[in-house]
Amino acid sequence: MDFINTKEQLEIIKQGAVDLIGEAELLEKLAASKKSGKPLRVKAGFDPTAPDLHLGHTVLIQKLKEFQDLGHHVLLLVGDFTARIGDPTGKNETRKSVTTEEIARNSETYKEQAFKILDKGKTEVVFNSLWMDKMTAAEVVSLAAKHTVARMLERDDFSKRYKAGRPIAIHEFLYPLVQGYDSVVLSADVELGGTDQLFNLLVGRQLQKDSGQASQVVLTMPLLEGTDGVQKMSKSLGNYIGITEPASEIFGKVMSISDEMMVRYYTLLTDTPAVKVADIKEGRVHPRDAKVELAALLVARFCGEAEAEKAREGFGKKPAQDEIEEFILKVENETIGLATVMKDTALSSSTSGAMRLIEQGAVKVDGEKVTDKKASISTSPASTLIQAGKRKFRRVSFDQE
RNA sequence: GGAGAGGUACCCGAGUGGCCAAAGGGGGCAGACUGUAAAUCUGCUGGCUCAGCCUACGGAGGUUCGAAUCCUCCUCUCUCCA
Repeated sequence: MDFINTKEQLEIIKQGAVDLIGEAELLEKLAASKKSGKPLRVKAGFDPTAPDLHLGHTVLIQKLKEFQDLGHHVLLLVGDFTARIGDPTGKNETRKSVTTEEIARNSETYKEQAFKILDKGKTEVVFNSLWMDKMTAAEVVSLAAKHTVARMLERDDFSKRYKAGRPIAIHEFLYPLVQGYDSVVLSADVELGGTDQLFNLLVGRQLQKDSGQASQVVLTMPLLEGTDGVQKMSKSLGNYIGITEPASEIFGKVMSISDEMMVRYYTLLTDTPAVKVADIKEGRVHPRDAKVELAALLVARFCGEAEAEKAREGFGKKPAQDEIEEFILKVENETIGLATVMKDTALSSSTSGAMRLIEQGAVKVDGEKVTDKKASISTSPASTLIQAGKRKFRRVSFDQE
């Protein structure tokens, strides 16, 4: 394996990253690997509790891919052991403990998605239950003895919760230790994680040192903000772009991010060269065109080139006649309340909501704007086209009883 | 085991007897504008057979003409003490 210059490697590795702990060590490792021709072992863990992956998850994967392009070896660690134990305190809602089957399924989904970006040949998937399941209680206790409560409380998330009087379950203290222990077992040279993982990654360094290994270099990537541009992307916040969503959805959602976010998405989710990203940031490229390109790029990655092209063309157009959802409603009378029809065709979740939309001038029937919230429409025409907002259409036909 | 604090709409969070379908913020939706579904501004944001009615402030009862607000019990969460 031929490696490029270590300095250049470092530049690429650092791009978009937040923390790089052990930069000097990394240079040494890179140099040693170049000399020996042995790739670095780059570890990243993932939690198989979320069945749906979104763009936020791919920030890490993208960085792993960059390591692979530099010739290194990726260890994709599935935290199946930890997932089974569950996280009962989990911030807002009690997280259901995940069954073994769910974990297996989620792991598959994850792999499938990850390999849309990663090079299969340079990736090794490992499950931490492999060694964690075999640990005896005594071994667990001795692992726990390697860290103190005071140091655990240094973790930002723990200290905040502690000060705020929010609960911290004992086993949560074990998570960082288990994660760190994984690094020992795998002899990781580098571990990647989100910025929220910094503490855990550092525990790995300490544990490796304790067991006589060279400490892993720690690299953290930012948590990607969601489509709102403020909070981190997460399914529960509803500001996510799922990578299994339909092409047109992904395209549309990407188009709806702010210009500022677009630059961030470019840096964190694509391997677009820094110079080009700068052009976009400085406005030397028309923001709309840049955004279209970004959207197409991402759709192509998850749905393929053909879908990307289709999404690009379809964007902004009214849905084609045959793409409008059709509904057939059973009716008894000659007329029916418009709001009721809207509810029945899922244009609104309630009749009250439908009436609000009508009052706001968002509703058109066969192209004619309707503003009377109590309007009724005739049930005799073969079909009626109802539009709510700019992009939602329904074709409704009525079946007289 | 003891003492205390708290549980309000999608989320955060005000509200201590009527003016409360409940301030404010966030999110969401819509309208205008545009470069686009960006930015900005404005409006809406419990349900229904919609000028009315019904359901709602952790749960169940009670006091009262009237309760998110007062009382009792239950339940869940947190803190402190042992």
